[in-house]
Amino acid sequence: MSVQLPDMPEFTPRQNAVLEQALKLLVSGGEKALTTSGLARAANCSKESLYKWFGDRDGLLAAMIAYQASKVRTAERSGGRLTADLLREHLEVFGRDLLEVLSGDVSLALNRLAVGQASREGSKLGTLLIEHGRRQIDRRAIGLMDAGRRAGLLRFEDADSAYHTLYGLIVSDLHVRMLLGEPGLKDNARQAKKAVAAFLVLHGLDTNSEGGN
Amino acid sequence: MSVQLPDMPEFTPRQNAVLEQALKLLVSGGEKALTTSGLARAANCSKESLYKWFGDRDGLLAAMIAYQASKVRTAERSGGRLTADLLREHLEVFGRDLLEVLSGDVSLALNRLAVGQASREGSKLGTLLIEHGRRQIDRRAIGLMDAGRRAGLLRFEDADSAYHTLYGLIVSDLHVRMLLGEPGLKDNARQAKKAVAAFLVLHGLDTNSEGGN
DNA sequence: CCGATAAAGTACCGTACGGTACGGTTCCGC
DNA sequence: GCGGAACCGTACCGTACGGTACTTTATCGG
Repeated sequence: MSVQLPDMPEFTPRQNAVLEQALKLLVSGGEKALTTSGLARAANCSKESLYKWFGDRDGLLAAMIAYQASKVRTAERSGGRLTADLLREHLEVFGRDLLEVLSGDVSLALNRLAVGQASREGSKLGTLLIEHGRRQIDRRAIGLMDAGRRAGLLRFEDADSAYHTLYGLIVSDLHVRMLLGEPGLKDNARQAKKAVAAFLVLHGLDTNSEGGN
Repeated sequence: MSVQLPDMPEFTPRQNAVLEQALKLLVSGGEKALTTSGLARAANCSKESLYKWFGDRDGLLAAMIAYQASKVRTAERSGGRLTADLLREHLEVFGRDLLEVLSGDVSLALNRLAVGQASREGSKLGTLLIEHGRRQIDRRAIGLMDAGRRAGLLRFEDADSAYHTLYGLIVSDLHVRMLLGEPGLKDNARQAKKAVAAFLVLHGLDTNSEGGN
């Protein structure tokens, strides 16, 4: 037996192209539009190949999540000295990136898919999404937290708890509203700025340059 | 044409019983378990009646949301003088109630249903859920905000914005995680306490009795 | 040049669902 | 007692999907 090695890109280029088309179908019309026949037709492949590659429909869905996660790479910026303004800037960039990711149509489609599957027992899709899709951005935020504390710019007891506070301030109920189909999206930059300002009031050490809009 | 009057309970008792059974099916097995045949069998009614009462399947889903919303009644506590400790207490109760509602199995099932339907055009289910399900609790929170400001205990420019901050602090990503099927739920009371403490740091006027765990 | 492997395309099968139609039963107004 | 309305139970229909089998085509090692 051969386990998936990290250098083995999990799928062949052909399979990646099929998964890309699957994501396109999912984004365009939701889960109902993602049928095996439709995907085979759209991707110019045979249903038999789909079942040979991914096992069954659930395997295809899991492969789509893994494929999408493999595409996302966070910048993981981590330069030298960290000043208060630099930390604020990094936090705001993080907030904008987070909102951008969450409001992306592929992300929304995959989250809707996983939420829809969450009722069935043994879904694993939700866990997969949380693990693959969030770990990257979570690690980036936790890194930012720790760097801020090490530089004497942030104070908190638990980095994870502080991160959840930041997350809540940034996202609030926007994610669920978007998942429910609400189109009107507030300005990401403005929302991130506000959230970071509040976060720094809670967990920052200096109070200068406060009250930005 | 006859509009729905508030005293007209929207549905007959028999229909309410059927909707109750429909919610039960939805909670137990997700959307896939909610078939017209299955509901007719479980509720001892005929499919023909279902279609006569609710039009089609979407009408049934909308009726389920309306029915569930009609059951939820927030206490809308609003006594006399408001002190700092009383405001904090009310806010914490609100936070606990909010988390309790969001983590309820019926709420989760309906939200999953609406999210799953959100991809299809003309869903209206998501809007319905937000309107019917959230308006009550939102109004209660906004009322609390305004009362706090009128009593000189809170400061903010926009009550809606302040409420969203409170919401984010309380809920963070818990709602989405639960929608995705994550079972482990933190302690509601502890989470509410923490969130309210942070909220009062941001928008409260006095800083005494701070730092409770 | 040849055998083999992979994959496309198509046809097929079983099932299950949404929606409709029909016969039988209960209940209510008259 | 009677006619009709509401409703239950069941059978039925068309469709569409997940999954499988088969035929044909292409690619590639020897």
